[in-house]
Amino acid sequence: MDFQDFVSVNCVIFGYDFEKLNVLMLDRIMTEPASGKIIFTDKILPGSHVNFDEDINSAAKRVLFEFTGIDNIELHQFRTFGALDRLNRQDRDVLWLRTIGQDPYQRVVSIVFYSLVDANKYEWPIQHQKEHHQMYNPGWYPINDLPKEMAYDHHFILDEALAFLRDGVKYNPLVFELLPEKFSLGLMQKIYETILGRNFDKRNFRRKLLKMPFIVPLNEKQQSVLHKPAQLYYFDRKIYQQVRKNNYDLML
Amino acid sequence: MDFQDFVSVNCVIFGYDFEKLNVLMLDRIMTEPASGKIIFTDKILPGSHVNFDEDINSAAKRVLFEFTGIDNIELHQFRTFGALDRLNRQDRDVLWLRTIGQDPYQRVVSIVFYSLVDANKYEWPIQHQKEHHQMYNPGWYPINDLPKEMAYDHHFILDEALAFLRDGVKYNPLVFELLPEKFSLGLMQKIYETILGRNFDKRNFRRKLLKMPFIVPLNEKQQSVLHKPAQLYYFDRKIYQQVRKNNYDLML
DNA sequence: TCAAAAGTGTTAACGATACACCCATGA
DNA sequence: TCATGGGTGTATCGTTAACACTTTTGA
Repeated sequence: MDFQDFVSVNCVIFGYDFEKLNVLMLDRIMTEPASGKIIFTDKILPGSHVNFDEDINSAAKRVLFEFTGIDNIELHQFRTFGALDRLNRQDRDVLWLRTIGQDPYQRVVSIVFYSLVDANKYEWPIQHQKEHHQMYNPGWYPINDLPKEMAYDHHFILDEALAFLRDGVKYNPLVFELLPEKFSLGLMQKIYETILGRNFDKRNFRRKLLKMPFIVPLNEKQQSVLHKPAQLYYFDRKIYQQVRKNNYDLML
Repeated sequence: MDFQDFVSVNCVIFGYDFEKLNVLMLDRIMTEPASGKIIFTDKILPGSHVNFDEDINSAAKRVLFEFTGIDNIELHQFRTFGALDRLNRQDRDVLWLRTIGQDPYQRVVSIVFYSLVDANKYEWPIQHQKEHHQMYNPGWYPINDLPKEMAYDHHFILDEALAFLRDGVKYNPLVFELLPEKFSLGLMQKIYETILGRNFDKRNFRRKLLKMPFIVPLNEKQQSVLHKPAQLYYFDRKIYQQVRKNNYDLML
């Protein structure tokens, strides 16, 4: 028994596809060892154990990369889940853990991270995704139509993470991780509307954003769109940091 | 090596004493094993390992009780600290861990909880505090005049927890854990001023609070105070829950 | 009668909301 | 010329912020 056996990380990756909000999940496929016949399948959040010699952040990044090929994104720590029975509430989980050679009654504490990304950037399989993880078949599942069957306490974790995201997105610059370099205010509005599940008045929304000094207009407009081309803006991280240091409020 | 060796909890207990904001810390006293001569002393946050058969919450409560005698308070999970070198950045820590028979290069992830309490309720030693922990000598240390020498990454944890408290106190009903059953608005104002480190205009502050439906006036006033006795109020948890469910904003 | 905190009202500036029409583009 | 999303102004309302004096009590 070693450090790796007791501490794990999970990643809740929210992906916005310019239409709806999704979450990234993998397939968990339980097969009969002899015949290969499928006993059950359900969905599972990317996650794995933390190595002895890595920070928990690095572990989260590594695990996400190994399972999905997603690289170079910001992961934010969200919460740690450590209920006694979190791995053995369902028969499926007990069976699964026994089969992969783990004790279902072993304690595992999981540190959960989350992120918000552009779902369209990732279509699986991603090239450099490690071979043996391809079977996990990463995919986007819409928040409004989630798979019913999930491993362990992952449905609970996901629900909590979603609430956290919805709150966080109002006070933190999370959407800029998702927006392209150059974006229109209309796009930004659509993103907020999707994530928060409510609509904003266009004029009021723009007024508000335009007052934020870190949303800076470019000398550039949209090209070859079949409507009036929109003014493009960028997010100035330096100005944001400064404003944040002094002010400490802001955002919607 | 077992679960207990890898996962720990720490508690950052903020105590308001109606004058200033304090944090609860213990003495860490390193003595020469033979002579008993003191090699160094510094301060440490209450913390210990999580037992195999307890939830992380319960572990935090147990640990706090064992070290300080504090019982029956709300502990809120704050963040998990898992940097590789968090236990061996200072010579003191390495020496200490070796002496108590632990490997300074062992990984330990710590789940940190925090709370806000009335410091005057606790004066040490508390009766039912376990015998062998008395040597840790729990005490309140003012936030504005902290001990310089702290164990491990505890100064860092404390700083982060303080920022978290200051933010959280604006959106969560944390101050009601601290306020007596029946309180005046003047007291509430003093508490917010102390925690946030800035002053409010009395009239504006009261107007704001009085609009909150869960702050309910009693048929009762202060007694035998040497000034005009204040109207007393109580915090109605039920109304609060309901308002929160619908509204999801509020507080200062 | 004094000290100490309680309690109170108004104004001005700002932010939030509600609402409807014209504009530029490519197909 | 049409469909599409971009872009704009104003009025109302509620919230915030600034400000000074009177009241009640016990000592």
